[in-house]
Amino acid sequence: MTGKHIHILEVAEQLFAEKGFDGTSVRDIAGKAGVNLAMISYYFGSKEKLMASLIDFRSGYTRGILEELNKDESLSSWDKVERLIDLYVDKILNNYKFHCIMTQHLPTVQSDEIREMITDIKAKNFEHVKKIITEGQRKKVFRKVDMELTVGTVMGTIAQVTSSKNLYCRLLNINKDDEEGYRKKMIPKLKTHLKQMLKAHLDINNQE
Amino acid sequence: MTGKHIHILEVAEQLFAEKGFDGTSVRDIAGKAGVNLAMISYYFGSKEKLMASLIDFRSGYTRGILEELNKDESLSSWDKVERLIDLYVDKILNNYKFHCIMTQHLPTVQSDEIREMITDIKAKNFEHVKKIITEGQRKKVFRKVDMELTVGTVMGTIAQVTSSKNLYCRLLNINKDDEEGYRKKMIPKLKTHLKQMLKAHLDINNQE
DNA sequence: TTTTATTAATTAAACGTTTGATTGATTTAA
DNA sequence: TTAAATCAATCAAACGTTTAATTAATAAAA
Repeated sequence: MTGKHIHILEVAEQLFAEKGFDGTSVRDIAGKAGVNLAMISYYFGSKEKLMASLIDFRSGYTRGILEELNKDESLSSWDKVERLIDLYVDKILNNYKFHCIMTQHLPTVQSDEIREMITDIKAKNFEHVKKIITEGQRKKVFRKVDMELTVGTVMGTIAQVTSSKNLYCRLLNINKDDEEGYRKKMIPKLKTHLKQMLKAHLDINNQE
Repeated sequence: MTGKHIHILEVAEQLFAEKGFDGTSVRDIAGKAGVNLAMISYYFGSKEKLMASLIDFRSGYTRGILEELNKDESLSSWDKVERLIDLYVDKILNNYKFHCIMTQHLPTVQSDEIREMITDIKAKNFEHVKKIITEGQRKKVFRKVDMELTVGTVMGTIAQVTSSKNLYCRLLNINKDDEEGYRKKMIPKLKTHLKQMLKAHLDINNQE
């Protein structure tokens, strides 16, 4: 993977996020990336394989962070939850475009291979979060909760902020083209909200 | 709007949800609906206007439900939250396909008109929910929470269940093609989870 | 070191197919 | 009879991909 490969992937990422996979032509990508049309087939084989390369490229670089978090014996269950939230919010808001592709276009992707790739990544993430919550329950710090949907709530809340960006820009009086301003305002807001909510949701002292 | 119009919209809805707006051709729609290709232009003007018609068609029939809920003076704030959750979960899970289109394809829709349409609907929904929570706070029943993101959590959790259906089918051992089985299992699960979580999140007795 | 052979990278042009939309003829219903 | 509905046929444009030719880079031979 040379720098040129990566440059094409980054351009494709932006276009896919803005216009969708089917809404983006390989000519769009080639044009914006400043490379010849044929280079995309030459480099990646096809448009579909370019997408697979993009997923591979982006999902690779955060791999391992969750493993580390889970291994850390010095952290309390509450600490782990807080760090988890920080991690996810940062990760997703700072990879806004890629996350848009992952969530928005997943159900429309026709390729079984790509769909399985994405589901696998999500399933692996789920297992890590589940481990943290289960440990907290074993330690009698967390109460019994719906495991799948508690994870779904964390993911879904963050996803909502990216997928309904237009709405939140309007509600918070942010210029909808000011990506940086949106991130700056939304990241701490998201972290605070999720921590406050999970604190109430998971606390064993809050009875059913 | 005749029955034939509606039939085409329903077919288009399913295809848009499965393959995306750009991934669906008007020939796909005409073929599956059993009408002549030219009828789509004849009826709706264009593919884009068909999409606008679909949004108008689907978003119309739930309008007014939230207004009613807010007007009901006999309900406590907790009751209203519970009813709100029931309403949203039923509405979205039973209009799974349309909701997929609304959330997944919104950011990729090029037409400003359609984007504004969707954002307007969401903003209106937000105001209704905000009203319920604000009222509960005024009555000293709910604590202070992040208004925008609390609504975002409810919406996001439900959206997550529809957009990551593949993942949840795997986690819950449901055949991923069994739409009905998924709904049957997920609707009560979602309602219980959201109620439990919001109960903890909003309760004024759960201090920061 | 220079020349030659081989591979890799890049290009413009063209491929066949599909796209959204429209036409003008034909059928149906009022 | 007249207007609306439906049809097959057609359009130009855009699509993803491939081609054949050319340039740049590398390796082998002199």
